Amino acid sequence: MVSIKDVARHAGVAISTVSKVLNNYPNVSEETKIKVNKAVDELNFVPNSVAAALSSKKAGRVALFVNLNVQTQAIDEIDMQYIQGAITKAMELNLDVITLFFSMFKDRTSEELTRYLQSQSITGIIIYGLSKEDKILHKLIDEQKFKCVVVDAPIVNENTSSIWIDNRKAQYDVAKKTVEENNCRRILYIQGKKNGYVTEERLQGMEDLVKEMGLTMLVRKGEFSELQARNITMRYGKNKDVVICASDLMAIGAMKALTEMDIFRPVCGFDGIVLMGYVGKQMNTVRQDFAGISAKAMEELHYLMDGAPGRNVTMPYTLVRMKYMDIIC
Amino acid sequence: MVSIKDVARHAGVAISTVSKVLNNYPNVSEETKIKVNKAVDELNFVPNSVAAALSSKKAGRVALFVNLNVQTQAIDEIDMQYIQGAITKAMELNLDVITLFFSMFKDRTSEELTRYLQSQSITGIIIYGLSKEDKILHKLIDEQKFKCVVVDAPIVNENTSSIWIDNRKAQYDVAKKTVEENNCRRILYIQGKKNGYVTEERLQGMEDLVKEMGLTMLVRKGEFSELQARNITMRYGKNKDVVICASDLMAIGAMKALTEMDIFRPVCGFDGIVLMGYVGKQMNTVRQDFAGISAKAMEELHYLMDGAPGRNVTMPYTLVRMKYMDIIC
DNA sequence: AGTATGGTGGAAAACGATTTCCTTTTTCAT
DNA sequence: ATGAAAAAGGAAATCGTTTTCCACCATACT
Repeated sequence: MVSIKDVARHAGVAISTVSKVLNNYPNVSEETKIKVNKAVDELNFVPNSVAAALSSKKAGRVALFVNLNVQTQAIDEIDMQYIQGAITKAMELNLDVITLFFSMFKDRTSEELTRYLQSQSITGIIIYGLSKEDKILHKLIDEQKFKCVVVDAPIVNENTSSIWIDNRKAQYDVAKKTVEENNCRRILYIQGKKNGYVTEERLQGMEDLVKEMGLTMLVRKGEFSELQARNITMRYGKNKDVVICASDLMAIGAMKALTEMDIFRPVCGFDGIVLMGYVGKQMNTVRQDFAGISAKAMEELHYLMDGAPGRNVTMPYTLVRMKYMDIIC
Repeated sequence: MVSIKDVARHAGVAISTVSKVLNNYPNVSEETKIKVNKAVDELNFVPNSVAAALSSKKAGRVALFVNLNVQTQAIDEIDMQYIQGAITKAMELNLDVITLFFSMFKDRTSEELTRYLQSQSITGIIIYGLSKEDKILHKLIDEQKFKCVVVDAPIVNENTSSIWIDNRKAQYDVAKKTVEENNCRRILYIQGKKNGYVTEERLQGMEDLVKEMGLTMLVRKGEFSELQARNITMRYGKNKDVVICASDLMAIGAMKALTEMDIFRPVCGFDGIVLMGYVGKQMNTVRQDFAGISAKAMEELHYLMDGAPGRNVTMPYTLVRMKYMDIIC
């Protein structure tokens, strides 16, 4: 393997000079830069990122914390898009990524987790789908030993940025559209996870709408579960005009219930997962660009690792009407 | 961060001795081992895997090559289960994993890919869903510069193991079951990707069955595409008794076509993806334990990295009848 | 006693970068 | 022409391991 040493020799300069050129440090003449770059090209030199990570705490390795299946039981593409978006962007930015799952650290303490991350020379992490109950990760964030970006939770400190869509407005928008299209007055709203950060935001959005339009609303907790949403709809759906759900999967559950009861009510979802195209009904939902959000998260992490302070980033969303796709039903 | 140096000092021995204890090398007395382990515990020492990877080519970093979406356009959970199975097992085995996507290296040469992997100190790779057309990865495998496990393709050499289910037998089994249940004689078989390794195996299985039972079979290429399967079924399905598909997603396409034509024919799939539970019909399919297969792949890679020669591993599968899950339709 | 033998433990050289100084050279104002 | 300041480049320490090789000591065998 060709190393920085070979490049230095080939270019007739010192190792440290090569390193300076590679990292765009000042105090290198234009002439030397050209010499070094020529040598780099001729030898097809690629810097060893492991060595870089070892010698410098800055050269970044980042860990992705994915909360597998919690929201939708592995039948959606959300996690995959998160991973893909993050990794692709990381490659652009020359960052090293390792992927971890919440479940791997279930019975570990936060100290153990910290040590593990340090033993991997990890200096930055991205957390997807953090629950309020997850003490370990909250502690990790609070201690600020790592640069951190939290996706879908509003946590910001000097070393932590957060990124999400405006859930409150998105829920308001999609619900308003559905209510107006169907002239509804009595809403059944099925919430997500009790301790999810997005749950509260979305509820706020609903309350905004109810207040503004003078509607009535019954709120029930569906825990992002298809089955629970079905049961709730069975029980309360009949004398409501519309069922609004905080996730597509729960919307599917609601649809099932309505079909079983043989009544029609408009249903409204949230997320825009591909599965929706397969259940054979139309509904309004909020489409999030998960890969894009994740790529942006990686970018934000990069800023943090460069010394920028934590901040809040809001990403755009779009309202869509999932199409009936000629699926068998 | 506490390093091996601290442990050595604390235990009153040399650094090299600590390393020997940690790696279970011989020529260390029981007494010393105990001293060292005590120090390790007391200091909560966790070895830095980055440093280990730098100094030893043996200490393993492995890369996962995931062929995103090719087969089923991101609506199934297969890739996610692959990743999860591999990473979880890697953690057990103390291996470092980075995840990569085929698409990231689309316009790169195999030399560039090799250099990239070496620059990451990667010594082992797992490849999922290799196509016969992928020259770059085939070259990578042939050159044997890395230890490699290929999932779903029968490639074995001194440094390469392969792992898959017995696709020939699985296709035979599931087709036979379907044919017997419905008393069919004329089969429409929709194949997968032209250049997929599993495609040939599964076709063999079908030919075995046709020969054994004296059936007739029309074979068409569906490229694992739902739409193509639909079109093929529209065109040829009418005067056949059954539509057998090399993937669940194509089976869904076939079902759509049959519904559109308003005729009934049994359909049979392959993979057992969760989505099948949402389309509202029953059918036979072959369930693969993707996470388990991937974990096994990681294990095999570990053997290879320990110096074992490449070999072929066959994993079990099960026939299932995907249930109608009270889904709206 | 003198010499193999073999089990133990340590010193030091890698691995491939980054980074801190320090020396040399250049520039420029006086 | 002179001296000070700034720019350029290099030597060497460092990061935390692994691994090779060497030194030591005890035992055993002539």
